[in-house]
Amino acid sequence: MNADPESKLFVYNSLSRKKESFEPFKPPHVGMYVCGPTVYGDAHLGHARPAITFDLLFRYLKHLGYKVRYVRNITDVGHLENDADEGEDKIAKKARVEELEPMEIVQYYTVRYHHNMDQLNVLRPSIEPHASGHIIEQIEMVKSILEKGFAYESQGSVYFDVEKYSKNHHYGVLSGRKLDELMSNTRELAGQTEKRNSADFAIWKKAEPAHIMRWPSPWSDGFPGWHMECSAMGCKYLGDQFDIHGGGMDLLFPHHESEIAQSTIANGKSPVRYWMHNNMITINGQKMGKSLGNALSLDDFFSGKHELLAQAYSPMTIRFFMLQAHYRSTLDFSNEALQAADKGLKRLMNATADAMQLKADSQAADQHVDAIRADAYQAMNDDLNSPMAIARLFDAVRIVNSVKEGHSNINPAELKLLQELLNVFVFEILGLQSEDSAQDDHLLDGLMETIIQLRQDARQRKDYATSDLIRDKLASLKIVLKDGKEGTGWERK
RNA sequence: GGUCUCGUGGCCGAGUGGUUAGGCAGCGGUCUGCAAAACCGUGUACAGCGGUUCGAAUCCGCUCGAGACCUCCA
Repeated sequence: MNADPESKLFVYNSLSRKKESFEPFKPPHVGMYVCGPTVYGDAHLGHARPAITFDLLFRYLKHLGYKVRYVRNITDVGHLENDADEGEDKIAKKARVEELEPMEIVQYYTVRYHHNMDQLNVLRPSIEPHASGHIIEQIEMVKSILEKGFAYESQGSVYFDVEKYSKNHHYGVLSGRKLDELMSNTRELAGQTEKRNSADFAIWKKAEPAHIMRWPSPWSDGFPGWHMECSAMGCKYLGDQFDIHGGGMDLLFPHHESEIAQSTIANGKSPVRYWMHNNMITINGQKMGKSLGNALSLDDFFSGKHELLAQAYSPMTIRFFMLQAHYRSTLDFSNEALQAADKGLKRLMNATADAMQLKADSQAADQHVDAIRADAYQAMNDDLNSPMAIARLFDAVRIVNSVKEGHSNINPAELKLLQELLNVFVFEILGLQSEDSAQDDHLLDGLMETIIQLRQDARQRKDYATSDLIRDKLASLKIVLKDGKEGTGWERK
């Protein structure tokens, strides 16, 4: 199935603050880099949003026929921690507390992150580089910036000279900031004295004695500045200039702004053509934060074991819920909203399965499936408007159900188009998958078949006491019987 | 305080100058022994105040409210 040739992909570029026609540097190849997790704790909702947003983009680009190299980093080297008494490597701190090797922590949470992403049906990136595995590249980049005169060493650390950079470049292109405002608005923080200017940022940081994770460098035993890893690894795997760089809006400044500055000096050109940023998530209208007690992990949602949650929400419910909002809008989580998404998802998935069973009628009138299809593609091409595309899929759902119920007919060509539309969008582009817990359990299937048959017999004898007893007992095991025209089905609640 | 974003019907959430978003809930109906499930039908909303316009949820201004960022946290 090919996309509507009439419409073309447009994406919102944070750099221009406009939707732009997507034109890769070297079609059909697309290079895409997305800021990945810091693996010092379990993945929470905030990790799911960019993962799902850029998974959608990855899937859609591939669907359009592009050959995509998708790089998403694992951040596992040291930076200072905000709420620590004195600066201390996040991973090192946790390691001391738990008496584990830092890389053991990294490994542990990386595996758990992967598991959560698999649950959400987020495709693995093409390359998933670790910052700790690219210390040499980062040091080389620091050297290059020093040689070009845009950084200076101070007490074993190396800082990027923002003021000098600003003479010929615009530090603030991405975030819309002005240097003089940055100078005057910066808070007073410890350690500022090493810097010539408060707007300067570290590209190499000398490690305090307490730091476990440290590497030798020409300047000190230490670790690279936060922004270095993305610049170095993006360049290594995607080149001096690549097509798309993604991440959360919270990373716009200073992280991505600084990446642009570093890479521009080191490589002589602005690194990225399209900067794309997903918006943030709120819970019950409130921002997510550890101090607010609402930083729910993905496992919390999947298990339902958190006081804010009325029930468990499956990975696909979370995924579908996120796709029902545009990626550049804030998204508010609440039990009510998630339950609504859960039901809507079931309706979509059921209809997608039912569509395969429909029978065509060559006499049937036009159902305008091609218009629905074109609108769905147009929505995706308009900066990945998945909520609009999903709305159109529900139009298709209405047709499926109406044919299924015998209220209308569909001709063979349209039925084929309808089946393709639902299959391609639901599974391939949106990345939804069936979560029917009954699948692949032959013993349970057999048992249920027997029980349902016994109840059916009782109902035919009008022995409703027995049939209702069976229904109630199963309900207490969280198994719901669904009586339909063509027999009784069941599902786990 | 500075920069920026947002405020849509009971809930979530698209739309961004003139035509139905969609989902969930509610209501009505079909089906059912009853119920559940499923399915069908159904709502004309756009923070407030002013302005521009033949016409504004959509543009402009102000007010109120919410959020993001403002560097050595990633």
